[in-house]
Amino acid sequence: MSTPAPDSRVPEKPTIDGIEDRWAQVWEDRGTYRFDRTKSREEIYAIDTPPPTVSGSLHVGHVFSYTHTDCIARYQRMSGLEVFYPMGWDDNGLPTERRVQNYFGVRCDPSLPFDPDFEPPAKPDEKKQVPISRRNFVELCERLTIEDEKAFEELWRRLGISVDWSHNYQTIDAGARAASQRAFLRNLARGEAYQSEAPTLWDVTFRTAVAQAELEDREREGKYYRIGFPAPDGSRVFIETTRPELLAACVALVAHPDDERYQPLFGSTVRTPLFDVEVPVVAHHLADPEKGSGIAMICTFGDTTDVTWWRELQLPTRPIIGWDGRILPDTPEWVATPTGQETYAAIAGATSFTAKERMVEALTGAGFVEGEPRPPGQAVQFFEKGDKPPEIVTTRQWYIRNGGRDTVLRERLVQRGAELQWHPPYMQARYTSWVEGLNGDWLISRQRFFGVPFPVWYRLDEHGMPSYDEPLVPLESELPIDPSSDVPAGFDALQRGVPGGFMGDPDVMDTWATSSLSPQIAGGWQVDDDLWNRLWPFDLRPQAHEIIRTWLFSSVVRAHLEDDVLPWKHAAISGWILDPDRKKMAKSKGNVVTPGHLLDEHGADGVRYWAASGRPGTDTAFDPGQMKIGRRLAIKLLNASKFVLGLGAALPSDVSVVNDPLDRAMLASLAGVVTEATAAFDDYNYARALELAESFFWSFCDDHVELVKDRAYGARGPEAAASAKAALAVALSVQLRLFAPVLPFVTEEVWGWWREGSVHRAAWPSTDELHGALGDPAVVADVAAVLSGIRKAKSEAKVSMRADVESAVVTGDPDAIARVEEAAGDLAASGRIAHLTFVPAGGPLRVEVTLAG
RNA sequence: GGGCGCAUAGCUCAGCUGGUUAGAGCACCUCCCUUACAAGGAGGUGGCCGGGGGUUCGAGUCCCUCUGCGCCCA
Repeated sequence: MSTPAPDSRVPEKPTIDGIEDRWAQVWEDRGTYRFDRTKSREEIYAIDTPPPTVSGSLHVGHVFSYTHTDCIARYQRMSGLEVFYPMGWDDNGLPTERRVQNYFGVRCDPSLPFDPDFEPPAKPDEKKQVPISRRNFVELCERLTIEDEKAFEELWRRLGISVDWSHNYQTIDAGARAASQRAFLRNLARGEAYQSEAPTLWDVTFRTAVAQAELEDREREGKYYRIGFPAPDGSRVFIETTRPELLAACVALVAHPDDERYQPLFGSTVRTPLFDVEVPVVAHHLADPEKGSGIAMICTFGDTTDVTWWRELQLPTRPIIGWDGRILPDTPEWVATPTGQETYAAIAGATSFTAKERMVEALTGAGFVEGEPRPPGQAVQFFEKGDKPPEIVTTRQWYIRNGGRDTVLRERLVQRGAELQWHPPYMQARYTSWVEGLNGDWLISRQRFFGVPFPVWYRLDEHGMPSYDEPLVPLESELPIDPSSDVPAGFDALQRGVPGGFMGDPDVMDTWATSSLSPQIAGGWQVDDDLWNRLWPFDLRPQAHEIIRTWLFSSVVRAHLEDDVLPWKHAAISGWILDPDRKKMAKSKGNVVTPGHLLDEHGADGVRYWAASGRPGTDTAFDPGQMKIGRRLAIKLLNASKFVLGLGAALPSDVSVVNDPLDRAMLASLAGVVTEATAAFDDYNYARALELAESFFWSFCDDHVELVKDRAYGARGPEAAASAKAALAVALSVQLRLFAPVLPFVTEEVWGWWREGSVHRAAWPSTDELHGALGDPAVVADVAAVLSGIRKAKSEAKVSMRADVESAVVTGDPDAIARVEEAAGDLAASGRIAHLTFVPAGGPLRVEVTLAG
C-alpha cells in the first residue's frame, strides 16, 4: 500500500496572518457575493442593511451587529438562496451638516441660487463661513463623505462582510432624495401626509421641531418653587412649579378630580400673582396628587401634559416663548394691570433661564413665594441631540399619519408588529408598547438646511401671503427637486417670493423620513421595477433595539401606507456591547476600542467569533479573551485540515467506503450536529450553530483524529485506512461549511487547498451526504470516555501520553462494552495498549490501566 | 408607576418544549516539547443554578413572591 502524496496546495506552514486582504481581494475579483438578479423572488433572500452614519466613527458595536447579519447572509447563501445584501451610508442629519460646515468653511443658505462653478475656500475659516446654496452644500457633502465611506468599506471588507458592493446608496444621493420625495407626494395625495399648525416640540438650540421619538429622559437641574395664587376670598392656593418664568402664560390650575383638598375650588377662579390674570381651577385625571402640592399650573406650553390639558379642557392659548427660546418682546394683551406690564417688561426678550431668575426675584419680593425652593428629583424629557429641554411652540409643520391619532390605523400597525417574526421574540413588546402609547402623528418637518427638502411650493397671494392649503407639487418624473432652486410648473424664477408668485417650502424632512425607505431606496422602487419585484417585501431587517420606535416603526408605517404590506418577514434585533463593568460602550466614556486595531490583533475570524458568540438580542461583554479563542479555533482548523489532507484523505465517490464502526459513529454524530446547527440558523441563532460546530470540532480533533491516526497511516491495511481517510475528508468538508458563515477567511483558505470554487457558494451541509455512512453515535461518547480514562491514568502517573500501557481492562454495561469493543483496534493503537480486554459487568464505563515497566 | 429582560463555577456564558450525577471556554493547579498544532496537548480543582414559597413521581427549567441589575415607556 502507499500513502498518496499530500496535495501540493497544502502549505508547509499554514498561517492565518494576512489572509483577510488576500481573500477580500479574491472575493471582489470573482464576484463571490455579487447578487444575481436573474433569480426569482422565492430564490432570493433580501436584507435591508442598516446604513451606518458615515460621519460617525467606527466602533465595536458596528463590528458586532454587522457580523451577526453577515452570518445569516452567508448561511442563507449557502442554503441555496441568492442573497441581496446591499450597503447604505447615512449622511442625513446634524453630524454630517456640522462636518461639512467645519471642513469646508461654508454654511447652507437655501435662499441662494446654485452656483455650478463654486469651489470651497482654500483656507476654511470657521468664523467666516461662506453661505452657499443647498445643492452646493449637498455636493460638498457627497465629496466629503466619499472618504468616510472608503474607511467604512475597508473595515467591512476586512471583517469579511459579504455585501455586494455594487449595490450601495447614500441617504442624501439623488436616488434617496427622489424616493423620499416620491413617497411623501404619494402620502400627500392619499391624505396620509398633512400640514397642521399645532403645538410642537421645539429645540431652541437647533431651532427645529423635534418628534416624540427623538426625546429621551434626563435629569434636569431645577427647583420646585412654591407660589401662592390669590383666591377671591383672600386665601391663597399654592402650586409648585419648576418653571415660574411661564407664570404669564398660565391659563388654569389643575388638580385630580378625586383630590378632596381641591374639590371645593373646582369651578372657581384664582388670579395669577403679579400679572393678575384670572384663571379657572379645573379637574383632570392626569394631575398627580402626589406631585408637588397636588395642584399644578397649566401654561402655554410648559410640557406635553400642558398640551393635553389645553386640548382636552379647551383652554385658551397664551404663548410667551418664541422660537429662539426667549420670552416674546411685546407685552401680551391679556396682561392688563400696570404691575403685570411692569413685571412682563422685566422678562421680555430674556432667555427662559434669566426670566426664571427675574420672576423668582419679583415673586419673592412681592411675597408670593413660600419657603425655600426644593429639588424636583424628576426626569425631564430632552431632545436627544440637544442640551436644553425642548420648548413647545405653535408652528406649521408636516405630519404623516402613524396611528397616533387614529385608533383603527394604530391597531393595524400593532397587528403588523405581530405579523413580523422577531428575533428574539420578546422584542415585539418594545414595538407594541411604543405604538400603543403614541399620542400624535409623526412630525416630519425639520427646520434644518441640510436634508431632503419637501418637494412642494406655495402660491403667494396678492399680499405675498402663502396659501398652504393647496401646495404646488412636481411630477414624480421630475424628482428629486429642491423647491429653493427649482420652479413649479406655470411659474418662472422671477416670481419667487413676490406677491402673486410662489415660495418653496423652506423645511427638510426628518432623517427617519428618508431612512424609513431604505428597502425602497436600495431595491430600486419605481426606478427598477424588475429588481424591485424580485425583492419586495424583503426578508430581513437587522437593527439595534434602541431604534425600534424610530427606524423599524417608521419603515413599517411607510410600507403599510404605500403597499399595505410588512416591509420584511424577519427583524433581527442585536444587543449592545458592554464594557467589563457592564456599562454600555460609548465614545464619551472613553471605553471604545477601534475596530481596526482589533482586527490587526485578533484577526477577522477571531473578532467575528467573539461577535457571533453573542446571542441575538443579548447585550454582550466586550471580551478580547473570546477573540483569542476564536483566533485559536481558526488556527486549529488550519492545522487539523493540513493533517487530514496531508494523509491523502479525499472525498470518496461513495460514502459507503466508510465501513469502520468508529468512523460511522463519528459521521452519525456529525449528522446530528448538522441537523441541529441548521435548525439553529433557521431560527436566526448563529451563536448556537457556532457552539454546536465548535464543540463537535474539538472532540473530533482530540478524540477521533487521535484514535484513527494509526489506522489512517495504514497500520491495519488499505481498506481500514480508506475508511478512516474517507471519513476524515467527509467530516472536514462538512465542518468547513458549518464554520464558513462565522469564520469566512480560514474556511475559504482551507477550502482552496483541495476543493474547487468558494466555500461561500458551496451547499450548506446536509445529512443526505452522510447517508450510507451512519453508525451508532453512542460509540463516539463511549470510546471517548475510555480514551479519557487511559489518558487520566497516564496523567496521574505523570508520564507522557506516548507511554506504553501493559494492559487495560474495560468494564461496564454490556451494551457500552460492545460499542467500545468495535473500536478496540483504534483504542489500543492510540493508547499504546499491549493487552486490551473487555469485561461486561454492569455499571458505568471504567478502565483499569497498568502501565508498562 | 407600567412593561420587557437578566441573575447558573473566580470571569464570560450554554442549558431548546421539565427527565440520570448541571455543561463549555477562560482563569487556576498538575503533567507532557507528541511525527497537524507548545500562540499546543492531556488531566484536575471549583456550583444550596439570587432568596422564599408552590405545582409535579421529578424543577436550573413551570407558577407566585421578594431582592438586585439593565433597558423601554409613562
